[in-house]
Amino acid sequence: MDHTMTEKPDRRRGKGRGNSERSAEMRGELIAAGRRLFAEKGFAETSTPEIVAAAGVTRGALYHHFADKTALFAAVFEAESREVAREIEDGSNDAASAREALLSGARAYFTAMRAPGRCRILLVDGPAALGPNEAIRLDALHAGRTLREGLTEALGQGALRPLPLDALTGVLSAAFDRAALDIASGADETGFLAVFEALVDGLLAPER
Amino acid sequence: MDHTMTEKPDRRRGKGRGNSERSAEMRGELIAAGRRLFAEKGFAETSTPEIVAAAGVTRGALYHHFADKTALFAAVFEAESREVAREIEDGSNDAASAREALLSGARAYFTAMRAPGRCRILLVDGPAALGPNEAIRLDALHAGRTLREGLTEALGQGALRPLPLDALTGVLSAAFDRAALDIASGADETGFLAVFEALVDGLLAPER
DNA sequence: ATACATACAAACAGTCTGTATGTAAATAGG
DNA sequence: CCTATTTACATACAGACTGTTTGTATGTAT
Repeated sequence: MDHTMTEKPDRRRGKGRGNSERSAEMRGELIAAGRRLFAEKGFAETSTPEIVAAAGVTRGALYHHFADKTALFAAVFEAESREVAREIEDGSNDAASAREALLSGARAYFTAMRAPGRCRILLVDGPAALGPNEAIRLDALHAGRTLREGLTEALGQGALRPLPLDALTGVLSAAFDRAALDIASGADETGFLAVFEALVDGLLAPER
Repeated sequence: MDHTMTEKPDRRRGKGRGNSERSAEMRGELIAAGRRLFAEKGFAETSTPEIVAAAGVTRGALYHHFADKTALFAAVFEAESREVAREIEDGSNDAASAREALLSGARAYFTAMRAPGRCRILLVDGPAALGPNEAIRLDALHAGRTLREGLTEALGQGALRPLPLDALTGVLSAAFDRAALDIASGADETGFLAVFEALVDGLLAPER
């Protein structure tokens, strides 16, 4: 047992921890503070003084760990995308047919995207602040990956009509994004699910 | 005939024109300068000093005609959306079936969205700078209107499976937007058209 | 124990946005 | 017409923000 005064273990700034541990912790706190503010007020409307104040440090810390405000946002974006991927993989039971996989994945995605501010970060500010290509690239590493993998498999099995993977992934992803945006703003989810059922039916390989 | 020295009619600043005419001209020049710069460098990266320099005036003129930089951008956005609507209505021959109408409208849309910077203004910076709801609202007055009208009519005729109009419009619109973005960046248009053919087929009312 | 690297704070320089004020031209009223 | 008011725009200003630089304390390696 170790009575050496380690309540709130090592919250004391800069003492008793290795540097790498300390760095990781600070990065995490900056990302967390950034995420909270970006989600509430958006990227452009959030200033770096606000962020560092929320994290209890100065701008020195921010610019030590990130090249600029956009780089911090990119880290927030990627963390958020990763979290969405996690929630989808947790929440979507693996379904029998490609049709069911797509629709259950959609439901899980809509649920995940209800987290406050998530749509704003991933779908609105992300493309503008990082550029649409970079936003798509980062998303493809995490949340977008699940859709692409599902489509690749379905195409490989011949469950879907033979269509170019990139175009198909992009179009469906955008459609899901728009639905998520509306649903998170209070629109009726069932209407969108009905539309997706019809759309997915159009993609299924004709029975032979 | 009227020889009264009217070469380059009344380009002289503030002389020989009524005030309302002069205002409209200046508004138009500011919008044109803004459009060029927003298209090239994006909204956030374009400063008001740059804009007014390009228009050959000072920031006084800008802030006389527009509440703030965002209001100028909104005017640019709406003008651009109106232009897209015009090009679509010019370019898409009215087709026989709902299916053909949707697909020919899509082609016309992709062509219109190839104009340099148009995607950035309408699809990337617009939602971020104006908020997604306002961007959708402004777009629905012009470019988005054509799609909605087409879908309304097709649904009324029973050409499409009965689906909620709002969800259907939103999802298809987002899908077209994403395709336009990729196509304008050099992606293959035919692949996207193949995907949309399949999707639209899924929406058609089953033959009876 | 000394030398160097890392983590962060504090101060600085430049730019940008929006506002307030000033001025000339245009319209309105008698 | 001649004057008063409004409109259109320029100029000057205040505050805020971003990214950089410099300084300092702590950690780490030799």
